[in-house]
Amino acid sequence: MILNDRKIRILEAIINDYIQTAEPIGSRTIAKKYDLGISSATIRNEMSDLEEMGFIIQPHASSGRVPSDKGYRLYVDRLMQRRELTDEEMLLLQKMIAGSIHQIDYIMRETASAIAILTKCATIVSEPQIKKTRIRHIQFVPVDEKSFVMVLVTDGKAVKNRLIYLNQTLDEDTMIRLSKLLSENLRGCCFEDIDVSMAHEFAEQFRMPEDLLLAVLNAASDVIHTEDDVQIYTSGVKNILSFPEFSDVEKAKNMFQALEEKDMLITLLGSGNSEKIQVVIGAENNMELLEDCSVIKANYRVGSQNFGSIGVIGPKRMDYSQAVSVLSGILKHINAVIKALSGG
Amino acid sequence: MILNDRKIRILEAIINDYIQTAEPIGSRTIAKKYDLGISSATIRNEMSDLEEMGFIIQPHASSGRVPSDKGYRLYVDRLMQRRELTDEEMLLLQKMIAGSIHQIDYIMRETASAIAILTKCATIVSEPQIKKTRIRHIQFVPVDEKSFVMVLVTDGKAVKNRLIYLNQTLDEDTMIRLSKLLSENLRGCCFEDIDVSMAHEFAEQFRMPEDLLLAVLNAASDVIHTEDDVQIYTSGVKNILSFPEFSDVEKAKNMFQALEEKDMLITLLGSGNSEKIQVVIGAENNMELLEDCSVIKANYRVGSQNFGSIGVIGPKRMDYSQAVSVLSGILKHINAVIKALSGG
DNA sequence: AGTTAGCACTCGACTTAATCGAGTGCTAAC
DNA sequence: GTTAGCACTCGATTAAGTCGAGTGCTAACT
Repeated sequence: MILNDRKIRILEAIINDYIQTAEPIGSRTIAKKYDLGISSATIRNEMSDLEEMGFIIQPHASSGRVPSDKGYRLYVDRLMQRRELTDEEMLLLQKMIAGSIHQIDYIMRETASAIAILTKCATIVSEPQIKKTRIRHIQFVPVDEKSFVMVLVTDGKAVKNRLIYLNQTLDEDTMIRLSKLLSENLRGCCFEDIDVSMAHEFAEQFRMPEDLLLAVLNAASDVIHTEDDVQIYTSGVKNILSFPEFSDVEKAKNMFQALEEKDMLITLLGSGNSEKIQVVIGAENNMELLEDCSVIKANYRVGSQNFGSIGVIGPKRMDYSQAVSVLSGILKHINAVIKALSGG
Repeated sequence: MILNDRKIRILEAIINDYIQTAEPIGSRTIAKKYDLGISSATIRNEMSDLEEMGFIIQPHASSGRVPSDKGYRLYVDRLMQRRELTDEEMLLLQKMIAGSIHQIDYIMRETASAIAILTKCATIVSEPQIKKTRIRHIQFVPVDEKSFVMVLVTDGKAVKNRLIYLNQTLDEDTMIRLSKLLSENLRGCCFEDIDVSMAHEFAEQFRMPEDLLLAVLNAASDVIHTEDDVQIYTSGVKNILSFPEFSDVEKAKNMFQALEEKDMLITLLGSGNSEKIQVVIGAENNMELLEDCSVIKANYRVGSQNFGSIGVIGPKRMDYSQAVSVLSGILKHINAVIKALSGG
C-alpha cells in the first residue's frame, strides 16, 4: 500500500484537528471541516488504510482516530510548516531578557520562561557543567578572616560565586596577590584543568607560601567536584495542568515528579550536540514516565563549545509547528546576542 | 451556651479526625473511635451546640461535621500539641543544609525545601530586600573594559552579584582603589543609604574623578532600584496535588497560579515582624484565591534585623501541629546556625 | 436535668439501566 | 474508484433506584 497524496492530506487533517481539539477525529468531521472534495465514506476507507499502515490508531472500536507516534513523526518530518517569529513573540522575548542582557545564564533562564509562555508548555534549561566552563577572570572577595568568595567570570560572561572556607587566616594583601596570580595564570583554562600540582609550581614562581596555594586550589577543586555536574531549571511547569491529557491529577502528579528528577531531565536533554532542533516523540525517549510526552530540544553554544540545552516538553499532542518555530526563532536571536556578548 | 470541657474534647476529636481523613465526621464515628464515655446521641446534641456556636459546619444537611475557620482557630490557639523535632527530622535538615552552611540565602532555600518534604505542603521563602541589607564588603570584579560585577557580601554573609555596565573604560588599578574606597566607606550601611551625592564627597576626599564615582554610584543605585524588591522562592509546590482538596485540576491550577503571583505571596508572608510563629487560617488572609488555604509563617532574622520570612502553605485541613512543630524547631536550629555565621 | 435508645427522615454517593450519538465497516449502486 | 445507505458498536450521558452514614426529635431511663 502506498502513501499517496490524498492519504497524506487526510493524515494532516487528522493531526491538525487532534492537536487543536484533543478529541479522536471521525471521517464525517474531516469531510465537513476540510474541503478535500471526497465523501466521508471514501475518507473512511483511506483512514482504514492509514490505520493499517500504523499512522493512526483507534482508541476503541467505533471511535474516531488519533495519530500514532509514527503519524506524528511523519507530520514533524514532512508535513508541518515552520514560520518566523511574529513581532509580538519577538517583543515578548526582548522584554524578558532586557534586564539580563549581559549574562548568559540569566538570558537562558529568561528565554526558557518566554518560550514557556509562548508555547504554553513546560521548558527545561540545562546549564553548562562548571568543570567545562572556561575561566575569563577569577577573583577572591573576603568575607571574614577565614573565608572568602571565589568570583568567577566565564567566557560567556556568566558570573558564578562559591564560598570557600580555609582553616588559616588570610590577609587582604595576600588575597589580592592571589587573585591576580590565579586570574593571570588560569585565564582560558577549564575548571577541570585545575590541578593541585600547580600549587608547587606557582609557589616557586611567585614566591608565595605553597601551603596557602595548596589550600586554595584544594578548596577550589573541592567546590567544583562536590558541585552538581549540571544545573537544571524548569519553567512553566504549571502549564501542564491546562492540557486535558493531564486533567487526571494522578497523571499530573507523575509529570511533576518526572520534572523534578534531575537525572531524567539530563538524559532527556542530553546527547546529540548538533545545532539542529530535535523532536523526540512519545516513547522515542525510552522513559516510561514520559512516554506520553514529546520533547523539542536544541543546544545553544558559545563559539564552538556546547554551552547547554533548552527543551520544550508537552503532551504528544502539542503544537509541534508552533513549538519548533518559536524555539528555532528564539534560539537564532539568542545566538546573535550570545555572539555579541562573547565578542565584545 | 458555654464551651465546656466535653464540647472541647469533641471538637478536638472532630478536628483531629478531619485532618487525617478529609471526610466529614459523624457522631457515631466519634463515639466508636474516641472513648469519651458518652453515647452518639449525646455527642449529637453537643455537636449541634458546637455548630450553633460556629466551631463546626455541616456541608449539607444529613452529613457529618467539618471544622470551621473559628474551630481551627480555637484548635490552633488552645488545643494543639507542639512537639520537638524528631531525630530523623533534624538529620534531614542537617543533611540538606550541609552543603550551603556558610551562606544564609542558600541555607534558607534548603531549609524551605526540607520543610516542604517534612510537612508535605508547599513552602515559600522571601529573601530580604536588597535595599535593607547591610553591606559587609563590596568589591568589583572586571568583566571587560566597560563592565564589571559588583560583588556584595552582606551582614548575613549572603553573596550577591550584579553586573554593572559603564560607558567609560575603567582600568584595573582604579577598580581596585574604587573597591577599597567603597568597601571601607560603606561598610555597615544599608543599600538604601547610598546616595549619589556621596560621589562629590568621596571624589574630594580621595582624589578620584567625580564623574567616575558618579557613574558607579548611579549604576549601583540603579541596579538596586530596578531590582525587584523582594525575591521569593517556593518549594514543594507539587505536594499540593496530593491533597484531596486539590484533586480537581481547576482548583490545583488556581493554587499554582496563586503561588506564582509574587505580590500575593509577599503580602501573605509580609506584615508582622514578631519572632513568633503565626498561623493564618482560611479567609483570615483576605485573599479570595487562597481562602481555602492556611499559612504558617515566621520571620528569620540576623541580629535584630528582620531578614526574611518563611511560610508553609496548605489546605485548611493541614496538620497544624506538625507544621508548627517542624517550622519552629527548624527555625530555632537555623537561628543558631545564623548566629554562629554572623558572629564568627 | 442530663443521657440514651429508637426511629423516621435526609441526601449525597454509588449502581444499574436506558438512551443517545458519533463513528465504523460493509454492501450495493453509481 | 466513489459514494449513499444501513446495521452495528460502544463510550458518554441521563435517569431511576438503592444504600448508608448521618441527623433531629421524642420518649424513656438514671
